Amino acid sequence: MRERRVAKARARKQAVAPEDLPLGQILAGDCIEAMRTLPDDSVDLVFADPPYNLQLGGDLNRPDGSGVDAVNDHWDKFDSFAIYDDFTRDWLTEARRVLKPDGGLWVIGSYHNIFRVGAILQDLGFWILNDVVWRKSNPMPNFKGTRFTNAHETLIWASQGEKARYQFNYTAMKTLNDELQMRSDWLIPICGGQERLKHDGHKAHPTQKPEALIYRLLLATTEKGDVVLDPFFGTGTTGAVAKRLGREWIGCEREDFYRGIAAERIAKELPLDESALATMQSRKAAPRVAFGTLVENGTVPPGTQLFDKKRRWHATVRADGSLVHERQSGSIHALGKVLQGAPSCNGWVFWHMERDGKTVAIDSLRQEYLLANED
Amino acid sequence: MRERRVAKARARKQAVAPEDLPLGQILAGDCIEAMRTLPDDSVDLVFADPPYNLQLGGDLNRPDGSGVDAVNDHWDKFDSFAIYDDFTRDWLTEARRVLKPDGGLWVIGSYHNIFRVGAILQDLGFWILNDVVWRKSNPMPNFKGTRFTNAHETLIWASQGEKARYQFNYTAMKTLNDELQMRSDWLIPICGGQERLKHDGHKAHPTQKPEALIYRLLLATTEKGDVVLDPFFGTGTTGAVAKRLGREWIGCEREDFYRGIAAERIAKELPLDESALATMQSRKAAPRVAFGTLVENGTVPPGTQLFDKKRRWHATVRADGSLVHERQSGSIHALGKVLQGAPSCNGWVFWHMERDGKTVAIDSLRQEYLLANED
DNA sequence: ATGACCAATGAATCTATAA
DNA sequence: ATTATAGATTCATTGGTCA
Repeated sequence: MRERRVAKARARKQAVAPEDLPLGQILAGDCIEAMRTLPDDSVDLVFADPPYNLQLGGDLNRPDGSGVDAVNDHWDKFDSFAIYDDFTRDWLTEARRVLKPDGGLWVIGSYHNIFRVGAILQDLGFWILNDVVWRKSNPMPNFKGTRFTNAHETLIWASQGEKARYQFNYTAMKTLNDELQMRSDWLIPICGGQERLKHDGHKAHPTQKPEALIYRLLLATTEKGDVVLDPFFGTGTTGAVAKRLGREWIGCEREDFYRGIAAERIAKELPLDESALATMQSRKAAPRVAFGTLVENGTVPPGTQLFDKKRRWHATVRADGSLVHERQSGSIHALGKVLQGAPSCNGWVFWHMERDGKTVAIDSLRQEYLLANED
Repeated sequence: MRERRVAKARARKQAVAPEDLPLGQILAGDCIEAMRTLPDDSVDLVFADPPYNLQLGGDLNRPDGSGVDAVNDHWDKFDSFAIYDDFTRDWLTEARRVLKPDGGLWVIGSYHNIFRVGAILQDLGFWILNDVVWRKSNPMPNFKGTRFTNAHETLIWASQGEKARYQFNYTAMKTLNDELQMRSDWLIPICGGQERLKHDGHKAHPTQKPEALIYRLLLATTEKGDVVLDPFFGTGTTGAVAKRLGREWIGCEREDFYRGIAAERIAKELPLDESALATMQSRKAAPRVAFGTLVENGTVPPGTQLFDKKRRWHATVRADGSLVHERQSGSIHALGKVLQGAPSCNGWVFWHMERDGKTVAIDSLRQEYLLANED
């Protein structure tokens, strides 16, 4: 169940007890104020879809707390950038405090705001892991023919810092992408059809994100039971998908209207059952089997000759699970490394043996052992 | 041939006489100093490929043990974000001065630097017209399985200001893209093969850009005879493509070695006649759909039962698009292969599901998805 | 000639754990 | 914090060799 580049245990132990968190709740009011009610180091992931209209007016406040009236355009764009930057720094700072040391952050935006968000989160110490491009399969055309069709949005995925650990479910992503590494460009349709929430025949929210987008990033960077915080909850897509995937969630949303819609939507959502939630596990996460175990139980008896695929090197298995080749000896990894003069070697895939007239990698013997000794 | 959203006449009259510009020359020294020698309002387009400030750690080895030849040049080293920001502000300021009022600016970067560049150019008054994603058809994989494959870079296209006019050859782009509006995501291979400049058997420059990329942006945002300035000239891709397309060019490059290579390269380049312009057509995205896409978007929800045509085997779909059958799990292809004991299996045609009381192959669901989401 | 096979390589912030 | 050891990890393309 572990694919964290992380011993999660320590962070988990320190973690806030679930009963001290408003799980499954949509906090009312300004997201910065709302986040202030949450304890330090308490959520595993933040997903944020902040407003990016730079003339937001009521959505923004000056550093001194006074409101900004953008309808009066005596604000030139430099002022509005500065105000947007302050706003961004404020909510990112609060998100950083609430996030566990090995938690992850996702932010989505367009060219209007994403460069500002990216630079500020770097300044705050977040460490960018990837920028991910959401390629829209059905974007709105550029009606006037004045620019390229704006056919994508950008997501930034970051950890708490350069040395911070983070969750990345590599194998699940690779499986989701037909056995190829998941790339940083994702082709996903915009939210429409049945999925698009309507109110009085009109779209309920102007920027509702597709569930498939949230699905992928939650599957990639959280595990079951993790707590996901969305400071700009809107119609609650994050909550709906989190619930479906067996993740806990907390939302912040200032508009009563959206809170109502989101709560209703999430109530209808059903969690997937256990068996569907399981995902492909990386070998990193498999229980460790020492080579010595296979020697002990007779799968690879002492004295067995091992060799690499091209039979350029060979070695003999000793009773303690070490290998010997002429005067050199060591673990399956160490000897493989020394013989090849390589910087490192995974002995499990390097070494092979004869069995029933066939050449088998010792790694496949380990797989058999694991299957036969599950649980 | 006018498609400028612009009356270009005024700017053109004020323009510096060509004989006062070092057209077709590579200026030596630091690009900021070099640009200072150019008059105000004198070039039509700036294309810049500045250092990315990669901040790489130690060595990286591939799974086969071979090393990755990383960018480790002195020109990519900056002590802090603040110093990188100062450098960026300085060269952008100088570029802004040299650029005509209705000129265009392109900058390319990766997540390491592009957010800083984007925010600073907004601060300086540039107006972003699009961000464009260069999707690499053949990126380097993420060897350690720690992140998403970093499969794209980002370009920013900007005008001198919100009200500034700019050149955009809408029809040329539409033609290049099979009569569909050119989108903001461009699929182009990385620079390799014959195009990649070599020196003593090694790549001459660590970050040579593909000509197709420069070709497209010059074709989109300049017209014949325009002056293109590249402050980070490197191996002179911008000069070579500009010459081919009948545009004038000026380069800045501090390394003697690169200046030599670039000059030699451009000398060999021949201007294209009009009729040949259609040669480097865009490559359309391959219509590849992963099974996981159908799981994400709800076509095949997690928990769905799949079975082969004769219903000899069955399996359950999990959240990451893997299948599980008793103790065995894997992708649609891998599990089909294991269950049948076959050397290979095309899971798309092997697996079926019930829909509306009918049995359908999952391949037909893929076809439907492709039809509904054509690019 | 053709195909099979192998080697090389590209802007990369590229491991986890225990002692 | 540092060090040593176990062990996990790649895609598309080009170009060369050999049957």
